[in-house]
Amino acid sequence: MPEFFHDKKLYYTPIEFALNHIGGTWKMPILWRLHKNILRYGELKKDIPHITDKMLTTQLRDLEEKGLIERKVYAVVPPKVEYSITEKGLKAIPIIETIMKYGYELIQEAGIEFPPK
Amino acid sequence: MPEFFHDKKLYYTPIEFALNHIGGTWKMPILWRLHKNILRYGELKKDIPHITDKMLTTQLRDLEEKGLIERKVYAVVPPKVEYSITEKGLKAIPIIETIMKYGYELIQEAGIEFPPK
DNA sequence: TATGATACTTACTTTTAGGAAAGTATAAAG
DNA sequence: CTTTATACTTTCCTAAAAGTAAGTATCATA
Repeated sequence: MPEFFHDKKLYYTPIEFALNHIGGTWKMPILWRLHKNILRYGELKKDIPHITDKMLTTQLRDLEEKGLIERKVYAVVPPKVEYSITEKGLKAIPIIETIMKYGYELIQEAGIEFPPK
Repeated sequence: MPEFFHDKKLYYTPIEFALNHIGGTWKMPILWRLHKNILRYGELKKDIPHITDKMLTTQLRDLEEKGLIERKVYAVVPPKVEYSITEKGLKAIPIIETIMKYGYELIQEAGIEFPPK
């Protein structure tokens, strides 16, 4: 049986495992931005349309736990926290790019208007 | 605002649109098998561990509606139905391969035992 | 007359992802 | 002594995805 447990979850395929790391609505948009710049919480929030505080925080925590990003807290008031991508996170970037391009292709095929980049 | 409606659904990014086509637990496993062989319903079911009738049917219907696969019914009893991948579906294969490979990498990094291919 | 083979459908329940809205902590500035 | 700035946390709620279990149709064969 090609299946396995990890971190209290059962996976059937490597695909599932991959999507657990970079799937969902928000993880790729976050990683994509962090591979271009180190960003503060508030900057990420402004940059990613529609994301809520809850989603931003939970996804950042999740990505950190998986080792794809790093969180750096400055001991100042008001708080300052910077997020950056890790070596491990960088490995996801080509995959994200591939998926993004495929998405653009599908959008074009479907004849949908969409601002390029 | 880089967002768009399509087929009664709102998408924020091309990534979301792409994952609507090939995302979820079952679509990639199905497409992957069909790019290697034309398969009957029962063959797919045997070949994909854990998939239920409900999931197999709904995903096949969805993939057909999106134009990624084709359904061919033979007028015989008991029923015979063959599924094959389309030109459009073939365009997803390199993306699936990329994600699969990434999944394998993550599995290795995590030190998980997993049968290769 | 019952059984088997195939490809489903239907109804129901559980699980997971995502979203809305409000609240919290700290210290400086007005 | 109230407001501002920042990065959250918490509770509650909805919707979507997935799973369970049983049922259906047709005809040939035993």
